[in-house]
Amino acid sequence: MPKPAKRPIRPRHRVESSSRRDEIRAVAGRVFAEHGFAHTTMRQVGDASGTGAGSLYHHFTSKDEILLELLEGLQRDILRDLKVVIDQGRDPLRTLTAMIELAIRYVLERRDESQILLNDYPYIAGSPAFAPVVRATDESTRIWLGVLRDAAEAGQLRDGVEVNIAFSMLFGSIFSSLRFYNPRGRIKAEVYVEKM
Amino acid sequence: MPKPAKRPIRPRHRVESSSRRDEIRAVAGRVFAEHGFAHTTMRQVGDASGTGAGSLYHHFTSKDEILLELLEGLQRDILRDLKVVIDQGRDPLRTLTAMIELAIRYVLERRDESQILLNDYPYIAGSPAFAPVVRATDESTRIWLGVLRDAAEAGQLRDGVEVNIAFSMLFGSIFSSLRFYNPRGRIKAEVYVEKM
DNA sequence: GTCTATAGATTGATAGAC
DNA sequence: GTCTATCAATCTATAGAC
Repeated sequence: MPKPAKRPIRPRHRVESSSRRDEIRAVAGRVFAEHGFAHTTMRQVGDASGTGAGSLYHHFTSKDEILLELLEGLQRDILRDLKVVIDQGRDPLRTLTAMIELAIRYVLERRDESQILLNDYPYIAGSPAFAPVVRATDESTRIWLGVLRDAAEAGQLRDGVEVNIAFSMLFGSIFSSLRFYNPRGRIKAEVYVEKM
Repeated sequence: MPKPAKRPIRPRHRVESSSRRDEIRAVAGRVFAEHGFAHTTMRQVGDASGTGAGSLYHHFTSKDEILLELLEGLQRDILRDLKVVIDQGRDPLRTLTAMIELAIRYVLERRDESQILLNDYPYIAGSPAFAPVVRATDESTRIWLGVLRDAAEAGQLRDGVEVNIAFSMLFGSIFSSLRFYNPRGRIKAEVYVEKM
């Protein structure tokens, strides 16, 4: 089957660049998410991209490079949007709610990258090549914990809530939708936020 | 370094059986959980077990067999305990609370197996050899959803709660402790249950 | 029950033709 | 930019000595 014309949202200028590269990366992300990074072969990625395995190395220097770009892309965007939310300077609880909505949107809209980050984290954390990814994850965590702490100090959280545990449960809840959420549901996001 | 004398809790009779086999399986579980199943080589398992890679095949016929036994063991125990809780016939909310406590205990006490099930699920679900594991997971899910439904019908849950989403968040919360819980914390379990 | 050596298969990555 | 062929490394699993 011919590629489903996955045109970028904002073509503006820059229709050039390496659209083929982007496409291969996205396809690889889908396969990585489905079978797990380690169990995915470059042949599978090639097949899914409609090209030979060897041809992939014209675009990427290694399998790890594809993974790295996928994860860095996700985290770059998350951190950018996260800072926008923070900088609006609303009270902690409102900020927190906005952050939760943001996180849910990311997990659902960028399912593949999120799933890879979740499932293959042991490998990522253990490989020096992915240090930037781990650092970005840590920075995200720091931001979340900071807002949670602010909300707790402002008395906007239930009494006796421990921020580390709250954060853990929050993220667990959000990420779990990857496993259990069948992309047919409707309201989802609203229900999630309501829970908080 | 010599092995740290990981004696079984209840030696009773049955000091025989295949304690070496059990030990290797447990060690493999630790390594699988830490590095991910696919990225773990039999050589690593051998090293961690204090034996050569080839010797492992005197105890197990394949790498997959070790994984299968780890997961089946976990789920057999979970389902057994789950049914005990159910059969006590308490009202849905109490049953649910007991199930949550049970799940938390399992995740914390059998960290390795839980982590493997979480991280390598894409591979497990995709390989026919692990069909029993998938079936057991489905059965667990069915039980959880049933109790949640009962609780909802009995008006013991907050209004408008969708059981599928509640289940997803519940499990996400519980499993997330694997990633964020540093085995130094104290109260943990109580705080978790309190949240429900 | 563990060792060493190695078979057999797969994989990530390279090279050169087109 | 893709193809085919292939290398080199690695891994699971086997075989036989001890």
